[in-house]
Amino acid sequence: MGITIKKIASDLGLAVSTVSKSLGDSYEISEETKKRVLAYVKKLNYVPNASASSLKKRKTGNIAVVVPEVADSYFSTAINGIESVAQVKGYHVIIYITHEDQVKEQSILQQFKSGRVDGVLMSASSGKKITNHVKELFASKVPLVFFDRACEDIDAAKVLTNDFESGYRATELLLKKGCRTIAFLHMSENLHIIQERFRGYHKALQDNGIKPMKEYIVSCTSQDTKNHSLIKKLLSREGRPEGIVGSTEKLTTLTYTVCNELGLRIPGDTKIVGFSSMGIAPLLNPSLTTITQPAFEMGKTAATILFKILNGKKTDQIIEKVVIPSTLYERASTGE
Amino acid sequence: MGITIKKIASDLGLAVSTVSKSLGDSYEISEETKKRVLAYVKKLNYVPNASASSLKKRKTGNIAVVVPEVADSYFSTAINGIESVAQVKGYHVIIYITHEDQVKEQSILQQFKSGRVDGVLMSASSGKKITNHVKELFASKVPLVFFDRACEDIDAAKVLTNDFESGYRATELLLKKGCRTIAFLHMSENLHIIQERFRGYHKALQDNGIKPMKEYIVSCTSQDTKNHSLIKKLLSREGRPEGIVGSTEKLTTLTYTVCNELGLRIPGDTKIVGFSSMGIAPLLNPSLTTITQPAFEMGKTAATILFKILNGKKTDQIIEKVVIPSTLYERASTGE
DNA sequence: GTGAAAGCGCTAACAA
DNA sequence: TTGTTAGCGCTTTCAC
Repeated sequence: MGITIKKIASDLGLAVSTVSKSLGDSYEISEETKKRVLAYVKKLNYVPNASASSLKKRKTGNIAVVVPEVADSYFSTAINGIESVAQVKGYHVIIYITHEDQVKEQSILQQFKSGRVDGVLMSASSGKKITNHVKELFASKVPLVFFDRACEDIDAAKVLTNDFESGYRATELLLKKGCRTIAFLHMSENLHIIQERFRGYHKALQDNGIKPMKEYIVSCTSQDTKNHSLIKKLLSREGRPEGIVGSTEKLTTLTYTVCNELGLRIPGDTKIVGFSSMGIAPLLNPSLTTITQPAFEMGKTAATILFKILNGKKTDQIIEKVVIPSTLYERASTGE
Repeated sequence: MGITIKKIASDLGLAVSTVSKSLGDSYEISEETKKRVLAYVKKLNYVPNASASSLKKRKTGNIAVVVPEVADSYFSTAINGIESVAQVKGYHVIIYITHEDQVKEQSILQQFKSGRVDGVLMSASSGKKITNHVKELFASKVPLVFFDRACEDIDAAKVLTNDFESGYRATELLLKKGCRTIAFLHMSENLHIIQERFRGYHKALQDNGIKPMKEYIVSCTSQDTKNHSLIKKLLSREGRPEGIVGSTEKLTTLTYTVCNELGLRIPGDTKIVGFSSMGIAPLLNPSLTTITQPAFEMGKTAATILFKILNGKKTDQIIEKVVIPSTLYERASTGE
C-alpha cells in the first residue's frame, strides 16, 4: 500500500494527530511544525487514504450523477456543468448510466444508502411511473437534486427548464409556418417534462383551433430500431404530418434519418423542430430548428444547490426549484 | 447515519463476524443462518458502508476514467463501453475531465495514489509532451490502461486504433478524388495518435508524388475561437486546399462552420474527411466522410483489460497492446 | 458453525 | 503546542 500518516509522523518524530492537524491547517499547530510537515508530505507525495478519512469523517467527497445516457448532447453537457463545480469543491463525480432502465436505476440508487456518495444529482429514466426507489432514497436523507427529468411527486430540489412554454413555442412556430397537421414524438408518457412539452404542444394546437389527433402522437420506446419503424410508419401514412415536434434529441435525429430513407424533403415535405442541445444543429442537412436547453447551466446550478445542501447552508424546509429557460433557434428545418 | 452490521447482528442475536460472513456467502456459515441474515438484511435494505469495507479490504470498488472531454462523441461512447463492463463487475466509474489541461491532469492523477480508486483508464490530454505525472502514477503501481491517447513512453497496457493507416486512407481518398493540395488539421503535435495520423497523411502524399507543404498543416489549440480563425485563415488564403483532413472531431465540425461562413461549398470548393465517431455524420450538410473509431469497443476492451489486472489474472510482465481498426465511411463531403 | 477481538488509516476529543 | 487514545464500520484471523 501507499504511505501512511503514521509513517510521516514517525519519520518526523511527531504524533499522528499533529500531522493530521497540520494537514488540516489547524490553528492548534505552530507554523513551524506545519511547514515541516507540509514540506515532508510534499516531498513524499503523500495523499491521505480516502477510505479511512471518509470512514472517520462520515463523508466521502463523492457525488453521484445518475443519467439515462451519456452519449447525448444534453447529458454530456450537463455533466460538464456539474464537473465544473465539483472540480472547484474538490469533489469526485461518479457516473451512473441507467439506459432508461428503471430496474437498473433502482439497484443503483439502492447503493447510495451505504454512504458511498455524499449526495446525488439525478435525471430520471423513463419507463413506468415508478418512483418508490427514489422516494426511499430521499426518505433516507441522502441529499438529492433533480435536473431536467424530475420526479414530480418527490419534494427534492429541482433544476428544470420551461418545458410547457417550449413545447408551446415549438408548435406555434410550425403553425405559423403553415402546418395544419403536427406530430409529437416522445419516449415516455411518464416523464413529467415530456408531459409538459406535450401540454404545450396540445395547447398551441387548441389555441389555433386545431384538434389534436391521436394518430399524430407517437409513443416511442428505448429501442432505436423500434422507434425507427414507428417513425417510418408515421411518415409513410396517407396524411403525413406537415410538421413534427421531436421531444427528445434521439427521436429528432432519427426522423432525419427516416426522411432520408423515404426521400422526403425537409422542410418541403415536412418541417421539424427538435428538443436538442447539439452544437452542430446548424450543420445538419437541413440545419435543424431547435429548442435548446441550457444544459451546462442546468448541471452547474444543480451541483451548486447540492453543495449548498451538503454544507448545511440549506434547511430541508426550503426546497429550491429553479427554472432556466430554453431558447428557440429557428433554422432551415422549419423554413419554406 | 445508516444502519450498521452491528445493529443487524444484535437484532438477530448473532455476532458481527457471523453476519459479515453470511453476507460474503462464506462456507463456514450454515445455510439456515445465511438465509436468516439475508432475509433480514433485505428487509432492512441494508447496504454495507463502502468506506469501511474499502478500508479493510484495501480496494474501493472504484475505477477512474480520465478524459480530455466528455461532450465529444468518441469519449462519451467510450465511457459507455467502459460503463458496460464496470456495471457487470459491480464497479463504480469516477469521471475526471482534464479539458486538455495537463496541470489539471497532474493534480487529478496525484490523488489516485491515495487509494481512492483501484485502477485508472486514461486518455491523455494534449499540450506539451509532459508525462512525468503519469509515469509517477504508473511507478506507484496503480493499475493503468490507456485508451486512444496513450503515452508512448510508458509501458502500460494500451487500447488503440490504427491511426497511421487511417491517416493514410483518409488522405488517399482525397487524392483519389483529385485533390492535389491537402491540409491537415490537428490539435497537438505531442499526442502520439496525432503523430501517427500525420505520418499516414504524409506518407500518402509522398507515395503519390506530392510534396507536403507547411502552409497546409494547421496546428490548432484548445481554444475554439482561436481555432476558428486559424481555419478561416487557411480557407481564405489564395491557394485554398482542395482537401482537408480533420484529425479530431471538433476541428472537423469547425471546418464545416467556417465553410458555411465563407460561403464555400463542400465538396465543390474543398473536400473533407474527418476523424469522428458522431452517429449523425450522415445527416450533416453535406454528409461527412469519416474515419470512425470503434469507441464503444475500445472503452469496453480497455475496461476488460483493467479488470483482468485488478483480478491478478495478469502479470506486470505482459503489457497488452490492443489495436482495433477504424472504419472509413465515404460520404458526400468527399464527393464530386 | 459461531463468536471475540484485532486492526485497516484516519480524525478528534481529551490529556499533558 | 503536541501527544495519547478511542473509534468510524467492516473483514478476518483465531479461538471456542
